Amino acid sequence: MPRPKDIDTAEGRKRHEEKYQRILSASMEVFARKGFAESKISEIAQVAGVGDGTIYLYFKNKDDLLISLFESKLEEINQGLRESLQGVEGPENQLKAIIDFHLGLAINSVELAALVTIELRRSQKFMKEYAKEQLAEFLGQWNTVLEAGQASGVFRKDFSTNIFKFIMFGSIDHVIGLWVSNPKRSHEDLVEVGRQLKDAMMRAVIA
Amino acid sequence: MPRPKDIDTAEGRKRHEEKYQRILSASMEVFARKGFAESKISEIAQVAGVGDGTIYLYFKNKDDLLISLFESKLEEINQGLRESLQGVEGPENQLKAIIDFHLGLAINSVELAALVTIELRRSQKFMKEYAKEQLAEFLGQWNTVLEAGQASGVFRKDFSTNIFKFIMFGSIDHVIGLWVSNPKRSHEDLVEVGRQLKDAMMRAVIA
Amino acid sequence: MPRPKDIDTAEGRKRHEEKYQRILSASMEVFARKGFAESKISEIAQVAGVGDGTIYLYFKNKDDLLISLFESKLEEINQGLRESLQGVEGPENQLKAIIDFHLGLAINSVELAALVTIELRRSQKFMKEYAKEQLAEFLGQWNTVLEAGQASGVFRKDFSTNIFKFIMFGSIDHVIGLWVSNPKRSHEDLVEVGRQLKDAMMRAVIA
Amino acid sequence: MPRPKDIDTAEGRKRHEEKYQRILSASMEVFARKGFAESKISEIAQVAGVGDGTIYLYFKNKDDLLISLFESKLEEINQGLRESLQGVEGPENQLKAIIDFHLGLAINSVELAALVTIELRRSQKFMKEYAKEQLAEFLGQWNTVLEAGQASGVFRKDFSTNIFKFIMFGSIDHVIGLWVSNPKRSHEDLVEVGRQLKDAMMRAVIA
DNA sequence: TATGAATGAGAATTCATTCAT
DNA sequence: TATGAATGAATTCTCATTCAT
Repeated sequence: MPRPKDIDTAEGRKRHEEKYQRILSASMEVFARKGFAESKISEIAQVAGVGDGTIYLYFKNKDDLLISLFESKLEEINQGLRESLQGVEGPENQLKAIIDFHLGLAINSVELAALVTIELRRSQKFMKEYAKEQLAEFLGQWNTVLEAGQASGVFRKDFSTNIFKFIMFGSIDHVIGLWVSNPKRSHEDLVEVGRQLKDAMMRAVIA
Repeated sequence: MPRPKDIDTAEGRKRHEEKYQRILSASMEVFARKGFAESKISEIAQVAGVGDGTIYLYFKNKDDLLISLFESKLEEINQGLRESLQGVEGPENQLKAIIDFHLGLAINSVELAALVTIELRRSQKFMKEYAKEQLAEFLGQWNTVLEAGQASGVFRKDFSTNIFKFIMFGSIDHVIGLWVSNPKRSHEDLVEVGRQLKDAMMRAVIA
Repeated sequence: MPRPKDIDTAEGRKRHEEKYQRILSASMEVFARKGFAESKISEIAQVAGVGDGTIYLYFKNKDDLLISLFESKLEEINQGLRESLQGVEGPENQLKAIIDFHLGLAINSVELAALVTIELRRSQKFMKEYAKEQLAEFLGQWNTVLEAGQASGVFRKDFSTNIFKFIMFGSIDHVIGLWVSNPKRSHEDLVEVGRQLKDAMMRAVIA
Repeated sequence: MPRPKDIDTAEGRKRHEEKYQRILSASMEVFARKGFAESKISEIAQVAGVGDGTIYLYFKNKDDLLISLFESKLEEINQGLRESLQGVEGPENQLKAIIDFHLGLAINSVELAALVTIELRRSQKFMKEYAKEQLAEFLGQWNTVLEAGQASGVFRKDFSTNIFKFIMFGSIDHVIGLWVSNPKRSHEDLVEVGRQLKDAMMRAVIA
């Protein structure tokens, strides 16, 4: 949500929306490359091709930039996951689709993966105030799938979907984190990891 | 390894060892509470009851403090895990013991768990240069158990122990991270989580 | 060379040039008064009427400030000497003009003299990396005069102009140094010293 | 003048005198190598083979160390010059002997020369409070020779011995300074410089 | 007397944020 | 609205000096 005042004129909106996105995207690049603490506002501004001060027209401060970035990305992600699950039949395939989607995120944008798996945890304030609700929506979709599986009898009923989604998230997140921070990473590695992940998770839940 | 020169006299060693530990333990408290970036050397010094400069007699700089802290803790942890596995019979029980031990760490020291799950990931430099080898020893013990299970036919042979240990680590680590950052956490929660974790992991590997 | 980015706009240049000079001139005052090591950036900033951080927009660090100051002054000096020698006829008069010019520097700016004679020698790095080349240009003009004197037969030929210029520089520099650090110094003193210097140097070189 | 209390027992005196000298000589080495500001008390202590604190039993503080060093060296130098002049006949030869002695100091101890020509000027406090009187005694011997030369009619009478000794000192000191800071220096260079120096100075004063 | 660990004042430098243009 | 120069608070680290042993 861009701040500038001429937001309510048509071009104003477009112009600002574009600059807003440019800053967001520059900050993703820089945060992913350097980490939050080592990222300088002036570098982000330079990458975005705007003045340092301009960033403060669009974001309250450096923290707000990270939060906004994360919110915006999670929005995309939630949307993407929803689309990915559409047309997939059966809890088993849906669970696999979830894992594939998640690994796909990392393949499509190492930066995003690095940001989410590494930088998101940086600040407790963050984890506590933002991550939980934002992830809630994301994980809500997992819950739905798990519950549907239990309801349909495909998945065993004696586990907490609530707990299991974190188990699953943790394992996926961790292997992505390792993959991202491995300079010699290849797509094939991640595909193999995905196979094993899906296998393990499926065996863990299947009735 | 304390730096001061009189380290090789008997009292010197004791005195310095004690101060070294005091600083280490103060830094654990502060890092866990504030996170690395937000921790100030002067606060650590105050908590340790020493002068700011004293810290630099024992540690090269703030980074070295974190590294040393982590190394020292991981040493303890590796030792603890080794002991925990002794006398436990069978791969199944050993795998469960691993999970119990890991969760036990969090129960025994929320600070340590917070440090490891949150702060350790702070810096890429860190993850790459230190965490990997240190964790390698830790995870090596997991490998041993998993391989023994495969060899004995108790665990299925068609999964990579190498990948599976990261799946398992990620899931445990993640639930601990959530538990740690939950102000309303209770032991019972973690016990229940442990039950489900062990159940899920066991189903994932059992032949 | 000011660093700020808007240096290439007309007002930008003027504004920055002015601030750059203000800092340079403040640092001359403070360096001369306290010596380099005892000079604090914050005092220089205060004298210049800028914030501490502003100095770092214009200079890389404290050392760079000293170097830049010296370079800028030596540029002026070289230019001044060149002008002083123009229109002076004959090697004898030119040699005297050199001495007068040098003493004139001290009379016109005790600060500059103090800086050059005392602080310049502070750091070996400095002497080696900067002073030599910068002074080379300065002393090059001396060489020219001495060689012309030898060529014209006015000065004796059996001395090395290269060595003599250092003899001459050393003696002038030293008496200025003493004069500068003498709180009871008067112009008259330096005039008398100049007379004797010119006399001695002339006798030393004349054929 | 060593401080320790058992100074009045025979061995006490000897032991302390020895340690005092060891510290002095260590400080000369370190000051000459690093310069005053960059020299650390603990490095001097290490070179001297004593504890850091021990230095403070013998010297009031770091400044006192430099002052004491300088005083002690100047004492040696004054003594040496006195001896060098003994048995030299005639003001001309004595003046040459002064120059040779001075250059000899540099040849015999580059460290001493570096200390005197470079570090002595470091602090105005020094130059003003100490250098002047200490050098006074040293230069007093020069005065004597110059005055004797004037009295005997060998040197012209129309110059101030007072001023001339500084001219002479400055020139010698400067060429030594250059020689000392030239890593490729050779004895031959200095001999040639000495020849030219003596020639120039002699022509400047001779009747 | 000798030691060297402990101290903490002090200083350079960085960088998020502001604000005049 | 956009800029980027200016700011100064804040923090790490150094090192002369002290003092308990």
